[in-house]
Amino acid sequence: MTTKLPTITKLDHALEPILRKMETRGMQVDVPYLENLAERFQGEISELEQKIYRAAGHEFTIDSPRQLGAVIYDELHLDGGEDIFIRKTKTKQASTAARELNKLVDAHPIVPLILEYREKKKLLSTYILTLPGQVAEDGRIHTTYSIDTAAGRLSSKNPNLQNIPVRTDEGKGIRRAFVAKKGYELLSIDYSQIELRIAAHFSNDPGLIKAFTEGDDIHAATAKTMGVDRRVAKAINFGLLFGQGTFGLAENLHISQADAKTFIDQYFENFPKLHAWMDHVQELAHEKGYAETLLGRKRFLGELKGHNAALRAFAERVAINHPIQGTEAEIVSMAMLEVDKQVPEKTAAMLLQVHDELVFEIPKGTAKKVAEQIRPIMEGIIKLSVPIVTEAKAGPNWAEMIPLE
DNA sequence: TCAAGCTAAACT
DNA sequence: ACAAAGTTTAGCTTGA
Repeated sequence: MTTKLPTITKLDHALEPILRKMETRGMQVDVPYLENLAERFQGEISELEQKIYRAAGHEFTIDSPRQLGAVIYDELHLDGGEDIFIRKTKTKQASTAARELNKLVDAHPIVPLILEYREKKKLLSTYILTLPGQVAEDGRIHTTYSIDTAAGRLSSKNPNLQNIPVRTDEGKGIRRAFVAKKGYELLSIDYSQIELRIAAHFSNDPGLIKAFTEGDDIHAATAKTMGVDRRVAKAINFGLLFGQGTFGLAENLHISQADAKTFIDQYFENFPKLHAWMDHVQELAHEKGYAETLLGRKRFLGELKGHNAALRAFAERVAINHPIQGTEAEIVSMAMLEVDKQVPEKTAAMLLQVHDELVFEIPKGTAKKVAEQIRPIMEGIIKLSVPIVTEAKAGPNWAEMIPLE
């Protein structure tokens, strides 16, 4: 394909009718299954509640961070010991977020109970109980997409179908409720490591390009180049997309800031042009007052000239992230346009876009053939200095999908 | 009683 | 003091 690139205005404009089609089509949801799930979760949550009250010595509103904090930090005096620091919230209270509670899991039996309660309660209230009420007459859920985010990504609301659980087994149980209609199956195709590939392309870093050309596991490849563990390389690869510093990496890997700095220095020694590109976009943002994507979507960053160090640092991270995240959105949008143009609805009905993933409803048994038609469109929509790769999987619902070939 | 702000958590 | 980008949703708290 790689014809001429559209302007962002034209791209956004052309995408609108496709989004409206996707919204109108909707996606089928297995309501009885969710109702059954609801009963199970209700029961498990009630039991957890009782255990938590017993562990605390009294009843309280577990959903209230304030009351929960009082129980954990004031009554039980949990602090995790020596060099454990519990973050404070904006209002100076000790945070009860999962990342903090995780530091206290071994300190008292109430902590793991709370974490389990929180996970189940979130899934129950946000998804299991709510989704059935959002199912229309046609048995399908119709989200609403917008393109008004800072970097040009889509957002989805009423309900948000871009944050349906997937990470845990419990979460996958909810995703399983999203099904294909009778005689059809779901086909999901996602871009593999698209943001890192964009960073490789923009920076033209030979090490990063080599890593992408060599194998299918980018984290292993960068780890090999650096001579560190795969999980370290993976953490840095992700972190760099957000402009993460030593503090963030140290927290993430549970290592000292000094060690984190060593890893980051080592990373940039191996990928010097990536480092240079990051410096370059920051300088450019400073000069021009904005950062921009491949197609020129601008994000204005007046804070770069301000005197507030925290805001300035934030804007500097955005200057790096915006071109990456925004260009990802543009590539996916262009692919959606081209797929819509080339693939008839009866062959593959596009239902969802989840940033780097497209979900289609297709006649049963056609997955292999349809994927062979769509994947080249997605992979060839633009030419970068590294290959663009997609992965396809298919199945009866959004949770139980088998990779194709 | 309602709205706005805060906290937490789900996803990429 | 801050520390990792972008979203939406739910429940609690607080103040009008």
